[in-house]
Amino acid sequence: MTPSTSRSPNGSRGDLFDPQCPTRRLLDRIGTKWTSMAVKVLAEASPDEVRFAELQRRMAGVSQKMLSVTLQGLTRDGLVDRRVEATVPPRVYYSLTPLGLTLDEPLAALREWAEQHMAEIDRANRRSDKRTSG
Amino acid sequence: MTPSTSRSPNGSRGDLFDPQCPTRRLLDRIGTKWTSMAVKVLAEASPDEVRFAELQRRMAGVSQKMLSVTLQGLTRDGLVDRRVEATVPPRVYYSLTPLGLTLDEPLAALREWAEQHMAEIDRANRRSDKRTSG
DNA sequence: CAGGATCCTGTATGATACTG
DNA sequence: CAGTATCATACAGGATCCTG
Repeated sequence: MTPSTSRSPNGSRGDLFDPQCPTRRLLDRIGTKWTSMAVKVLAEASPDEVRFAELQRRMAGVSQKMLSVTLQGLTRDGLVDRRVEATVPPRVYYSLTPLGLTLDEPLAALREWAEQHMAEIDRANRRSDKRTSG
Repeated sequence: MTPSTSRSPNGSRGDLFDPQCPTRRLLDRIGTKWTSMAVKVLAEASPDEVRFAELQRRMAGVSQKMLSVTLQGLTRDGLVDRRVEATVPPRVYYSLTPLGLTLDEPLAALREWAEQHMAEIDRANRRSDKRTSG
């Protein structure tokens, strides 16, 4: 990140062209591989339901490390709540905070767009492929 | 996300996380550094207005190479239209396709969320920092 | 069970130089 | 003007082993 070394000379409102702009930073977050999937899974679960291993099961393909890193990032951002039951062995429950729940709304819009239009994007890609290879 | 499809295009490698998931692929796209910014700039411009150099000016910090790569990706996906005027020197105009315009809607929702809630995320981060360093 | 520590790799990004 | 080609690099992501 941090494309430029100096601050934007104009405006400096939360503008997309400012390296510090909120949208840039939000996209950096949800653009990481597992973040949006975690948000979705947590949004669809009840707060007392999902522990670490269960989350890993529901997020097919995620490694232990990346699940940990993802959840730490979300927790740091105040989007996810981490609740530890001090038992042996320990149980750690993850859930969305109210803030995290509000993030799921625009993400859901994005998911919906993806499901509705990805086939069209695939067609466009195939057209481009034909042009290139043919 | 959409764990339904279990088809493997290559016939093997069953442990790959669903490569067909539309949301995953969409996020891979808009998660790249300059894509969403390009979409926003193009969404706010008129089709006959924006050429390569102008686009680079409006997207502060983008390199020639990455702007080219970004636009090629968007064009391949059918989200951006590339129109060449065969003059000397050439003029190349970029604009969103109708499909690209529809993508700007959920992206705008994301931008709005970012502007409304990024300050709260910053506060959450500072709280975590205090806990860690203190 | 729920992670932390380490090592390694692919790839997105960037700087620079060149071209039709 | 609108790109390509080449080289270099930082970092996200993953595999594996270790621990309270």
